[in-house]
Amino acid sequence: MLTLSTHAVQHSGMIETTKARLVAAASDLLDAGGQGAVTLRAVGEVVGVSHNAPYRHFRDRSALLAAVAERDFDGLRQAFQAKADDPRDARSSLWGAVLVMIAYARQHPARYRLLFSDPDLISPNSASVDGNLHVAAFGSFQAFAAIVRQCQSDGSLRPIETARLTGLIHATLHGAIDLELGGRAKEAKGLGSIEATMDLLLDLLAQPGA
Amino acid sequence: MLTLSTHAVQHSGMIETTKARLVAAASDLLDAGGQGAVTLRAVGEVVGVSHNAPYRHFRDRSALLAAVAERDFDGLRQAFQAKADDPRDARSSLWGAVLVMIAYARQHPARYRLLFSDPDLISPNSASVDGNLHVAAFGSFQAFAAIVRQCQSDGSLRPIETARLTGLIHATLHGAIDLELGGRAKEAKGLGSIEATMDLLLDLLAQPGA
DNA sequence: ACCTGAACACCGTTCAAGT
DNA sequence: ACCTGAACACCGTTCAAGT
Repeated sequence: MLTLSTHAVQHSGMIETTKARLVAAASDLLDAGGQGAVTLRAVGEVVGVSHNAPYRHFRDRSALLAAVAERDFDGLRQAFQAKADDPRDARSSLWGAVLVMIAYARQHPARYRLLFSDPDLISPNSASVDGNLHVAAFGSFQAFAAIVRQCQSDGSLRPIETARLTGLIHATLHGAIDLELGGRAKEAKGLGSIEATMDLLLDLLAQPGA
Repeated sequence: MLTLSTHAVQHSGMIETTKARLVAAASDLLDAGGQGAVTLRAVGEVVGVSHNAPYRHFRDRSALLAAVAERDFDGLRQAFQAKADDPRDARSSLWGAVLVMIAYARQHPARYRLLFSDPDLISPNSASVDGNLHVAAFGSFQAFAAIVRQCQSDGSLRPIETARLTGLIHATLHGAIDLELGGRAKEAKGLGSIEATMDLLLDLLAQPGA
């Protein structure tokens, strides 16, 4: 599951602009065959346009990928915010957000790596042009950080400086995910699944008194 | 620093086989321009051979990259083992090993990502042919794990199951490094440097009594 | 405003030869 | 055993047109 419900109103008129269809095609190709499969020729063929039609909508290939990333960052933010409203305690929200991230990474590994690992996504190219990407990325991070803060005022996480605490949780989660996606988890057996690693960390971060 | 002293005996006769020069050229190109710059044509030009000469020494491009990775894994293992013999306590060894990893990642980002992130390095291709890569990768991990075990018998790290504990430290270290290399650390400011994140984690992992 | 076809420079890889 | 040159299929990107 976790389709990261984009496509909010799309299925009503079934119109869907060409630009949106290009983004959807790139996203699907990413899932099917990774970065190497996202070729402008393949994207064009899926949508039914020529291989250089995307240039009418995006500056270049990396700008198209940035649009895919922006869409997913928004989806993650929504999913995190939904978890923040968990009827149970804040700790359940945090664990839920962690599971959202793990599920997204396992179901869309190439897309996960695009959002959280690819060095070309952020720095040199379309990033400055498309500031929306940064806004979306920051938004999803903020939604995650809000849950951490919730846990702290809740008393279920230690009163460390929130930014540093969020940084630690985020780094561990990303590291465990990236190692598994890269096939580095099987290297040393008994290293533990992503869930086991996060469970251990969150135990350590619990209030000593609780 | 941290040249990961390979080239053990190489500078004596200055002979250096073509195969070794191809690996060195690929490694340099990786540093200079990332994965995209490691083109068989560029590698050949640096060494002074034709663009398909590498095929006489490696099955394909990814096998050449695997050779680069194997060499670096060996270098990291040596560096970790050197830290294990730190005259001070085991905790200094661990922190030293962490700093080795951080320095290696910052000085050779593309090579770090090749070793610890690239999904194509391990799974489908030359990996099965070149079992040496797995041996080297496992060796460097084992050297790191040995230091963690040292800290536990030393009493400076909690008596959690060693594999899980090593997994947590390794995941956090990799995650913090990968986020910085990918430019994701600046996204949310105040998130803390790699060193700050590792310092926080190791504090949490210290014996409550100590 | 949006799209197409041809063309360019660049890849990894293969193959028939050369020594 | 090791290397070369030509060739193939495939890229991203550009450009002159077309509607």
